[in-house]
Amino acid sequence: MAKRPSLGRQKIKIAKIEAKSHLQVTFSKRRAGLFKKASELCTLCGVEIAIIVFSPAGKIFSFGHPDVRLLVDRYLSRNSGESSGLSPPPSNGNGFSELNFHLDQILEEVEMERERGEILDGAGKSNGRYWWEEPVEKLGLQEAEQLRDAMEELRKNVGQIILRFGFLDPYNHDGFIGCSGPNDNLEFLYGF
Amino acid sequence: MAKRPSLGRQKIKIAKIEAKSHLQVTFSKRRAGLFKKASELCTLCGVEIAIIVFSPAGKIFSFGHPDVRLLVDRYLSRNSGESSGLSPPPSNGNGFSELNFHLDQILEEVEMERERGEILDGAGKSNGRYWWEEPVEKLGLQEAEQLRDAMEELRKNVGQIILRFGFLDPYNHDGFIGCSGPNDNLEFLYGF
DNA sequence: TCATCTATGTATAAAGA
DNA sequence: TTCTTTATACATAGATG
Repeated sequence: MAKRPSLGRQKIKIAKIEAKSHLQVTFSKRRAGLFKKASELCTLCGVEIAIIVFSPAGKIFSFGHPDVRLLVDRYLSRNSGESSGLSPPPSNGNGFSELNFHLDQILEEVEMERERGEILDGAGKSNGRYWWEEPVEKLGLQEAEQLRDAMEELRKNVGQIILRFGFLDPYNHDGFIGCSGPNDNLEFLYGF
Repeated sequence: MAKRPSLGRQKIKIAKIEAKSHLQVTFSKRRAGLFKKASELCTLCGVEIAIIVFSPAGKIFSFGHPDVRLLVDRYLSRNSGESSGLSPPPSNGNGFSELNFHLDQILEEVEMERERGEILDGAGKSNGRYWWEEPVEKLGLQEAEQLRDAMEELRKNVGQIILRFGFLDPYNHDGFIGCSGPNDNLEFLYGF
C-alpha cells in the first residue's frame, strides 16, 4: 500500500521561515504568485495596481500597471493634497513636465532592456553579495543579441521623439529628466 | 446521484469582466485575496510590501506592511537618487515573462500617449480619468498631433519587436502577458 | 449589497530529476 | 542547484440567503 511518490503540498504555518534555502524558494514562488494575481486583477477588473516589495537586504521588486511610479505619485498627491516633495515629477508648470516624466519612464524601460542585452552578451558576472542571489539567465546568446539590437533601435526611436520635443538636456546625454544615471540591472537579473 | 447544490468554481478566462455586478464581486474577492497573499508573504519571508490599487472610479485601496507611505517614500528615494538603481521589473523567475511584461508596460505607456493625442484632437473634453488629463489642455493642438504621430510610430516599432520574439499572442490584441489594456469608462459609473 | 456555501480551479510545499 | 512532478492546501466562481 501506499508508497506515495510525493506527499504533495503540505500545510504550513504562516510564520517566519527560518531555513534560508527554503525561504528563498518560498519567496520566489509566492512573489511570482502575488504578481500574477495582481496582473489578473488588473485585467479582469480594469484596475490599476502598484506593488513594491523590499527584501530583507533592501532590494526592490515591483509590479506596476500601468506604471509603478505613476501610481505611486498619484497615491501621494491624493493623500497629501499637494505634492509631498518626495514625489519626483518636476513641476515646471507647463504640463510638459509630467509628460516628460512619463516619457522618461519609457526611456528607462527601454534602456534597461538594452543594458540587459549587453549584460547577457558579456559573460554575466554575479556580484554574489547575498546568499539569496541567484546567478541565472535563461536567454540564449543569440536571442540576447537580437533583443539588444531591437532594443537599441527602439531606444533611438524614443530618443528622436524626445529630442524633437526637447525633453532632454542636450548637454547631458545620460541625464534623463526625472532620473539619471545608469541603473544597476544586476538586481533584477538576480533574485531577491 | 443527487442534484448538485452548486456547480462549484468555474474556470474563467482572464479578460475584462463586462457584467458590472459580477465585476464588483470579483474585484472585492480578489482584492482581499491579493492582500492576504501579500500579508502571508510578509510574514513568511520577512519582507516589506506596499500595494496600491486604483479602481476605475479613482478610489484607492492600499495594503502596507509596515506602512504604505514609508515604503513608497523609500521606493522613491531609491529611484530618485543618483547613485542607486532604477526600479526593477517584476521577477517571475522566467526571463521572458519579465521581458514580456516590460514590453507590455512600454506598449501601455505608448498607447496612453496615443490616446492622449486623440483626446486632444477631439476638442478638449476632459473627464479627468487619467493623471495627464488635467495639464493636457495646456498642450497646443499642433504639438499634440506631433506627439500622437510620433507615439504611433513608436508603438508600431515596439509591436514589431514583440511580434518578432513572439511575446504576444497574435490573435489576441488585448491580452498582453502582464496586464491588459487601459480601462474603459464603463465601470467608471460603478462605485468601487 | 454582503455573507455563506459548494464544488472545482489554481497555487504551491516537498520531493525528485 | 534549477526545473519538474505530485499531491494537497487554498482561492474563488457561481448560486443562494
